[in-house]
Amino acid sequence: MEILEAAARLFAARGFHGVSIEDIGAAVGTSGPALYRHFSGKEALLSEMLLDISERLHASAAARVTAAPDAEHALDALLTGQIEFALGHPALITVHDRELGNVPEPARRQIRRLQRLYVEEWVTVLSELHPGCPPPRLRAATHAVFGLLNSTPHSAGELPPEAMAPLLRAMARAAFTEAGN
Amino acid sequence: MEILEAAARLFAARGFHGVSIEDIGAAVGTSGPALYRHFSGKEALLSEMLLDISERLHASAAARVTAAPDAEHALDALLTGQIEFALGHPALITVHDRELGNVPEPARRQIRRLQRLYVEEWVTVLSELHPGCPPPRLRAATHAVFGLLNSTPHSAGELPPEAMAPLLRAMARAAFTEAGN
DNA sequence: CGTGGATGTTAGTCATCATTAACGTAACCG
DNA sequence: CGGTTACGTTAATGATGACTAACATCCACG
Repeated sequence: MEILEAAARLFAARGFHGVSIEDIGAAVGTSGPALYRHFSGKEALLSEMLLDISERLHASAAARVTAAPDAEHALDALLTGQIEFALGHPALITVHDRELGNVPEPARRQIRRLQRLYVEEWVTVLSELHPGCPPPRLRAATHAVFGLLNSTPHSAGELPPEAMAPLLRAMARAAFTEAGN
Repeated sequence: MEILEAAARLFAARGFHGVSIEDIGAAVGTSGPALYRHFSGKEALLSEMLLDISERLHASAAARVTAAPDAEHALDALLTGQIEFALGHPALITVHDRELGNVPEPARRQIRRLQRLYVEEWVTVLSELHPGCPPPRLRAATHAVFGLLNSTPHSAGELPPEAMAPLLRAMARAAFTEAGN
């Protein structure tokens, strides 16, 4: 949806409470209250947005892992997916890890669940690659690598995406390898 | 200042616009407008907060680098400083890389300047360690490692700080080494 | 044709704030 | 003591903003 794209850009730039319904309307060429024909309210819009992102990330990860022949390739595929997403949709990534606190309770739990499942895809693969490494350590390492990969919005423009993607991948792999010891 | 600490916690949790002056007052035991005896306004409070953080980070980095005998130790010292800060003041870290957009223009430029200087401390050290590696690549790698180190607020509770600190350090070093190729 | 549903528009309404005013109080200093 | 300074308090005040109402339009389908 075009509305969600525009809202994501605005939320990423100024934060959920820093953006008005009128702002979002203006960004899609309509004015303000027209959005209530599509969303029941501002919080519902945010809920739908985060739910959509979480679902896409988790579904893509699950598909990639089951399609991979072994853990080594699975990790590569996970990295590819996350890097593509981070480079292709920086606003969505930004909102995804900043605005969960503003989602009201029914949806909040669901989003957390999907995020947890996403992390567990990574941890499962890593466990196979580094048996004997305690899962909490792998979980912490996974979060750290997410932070590394999602740094993209901050370093915008330092490198072209064609150079950024392999750099991020190499750094992430090295970091994981080191974390496995 | 106790006010800045409380405000940082609130801003980190709900975002600048999600926190009212009254909220901050309540968090320090006074009520609302009393804060105007200490700050000229909400934006000024944020400005002072980010300026203070940027100054501390930059000053600490500069001191550590000049005290180090060589680039190898300098990088270690930089990592130590950033990890201590990230683990010790997660709210400050969070606000520092989320809320720059809400700082009004006089202070904004100054904060950006300090942040740039901070990054350049890292890039200078890394350049010495990896001569021949183009600075934009080192800058991008530095931002990526900041993302890795600052992931702490997300993985809160996965590992105790005594385990988290060496893990982050090892991952960051490995990532930098890989980026240097 | 015409009628209903989807989608917009503009003008309220009602809260929530940031900020200021007007007014204490208590310590400190001459 | 008299008065200034530092710091709080509780009422305005004035914007801004989410959401609703009342009122078009337009298009599909009978």
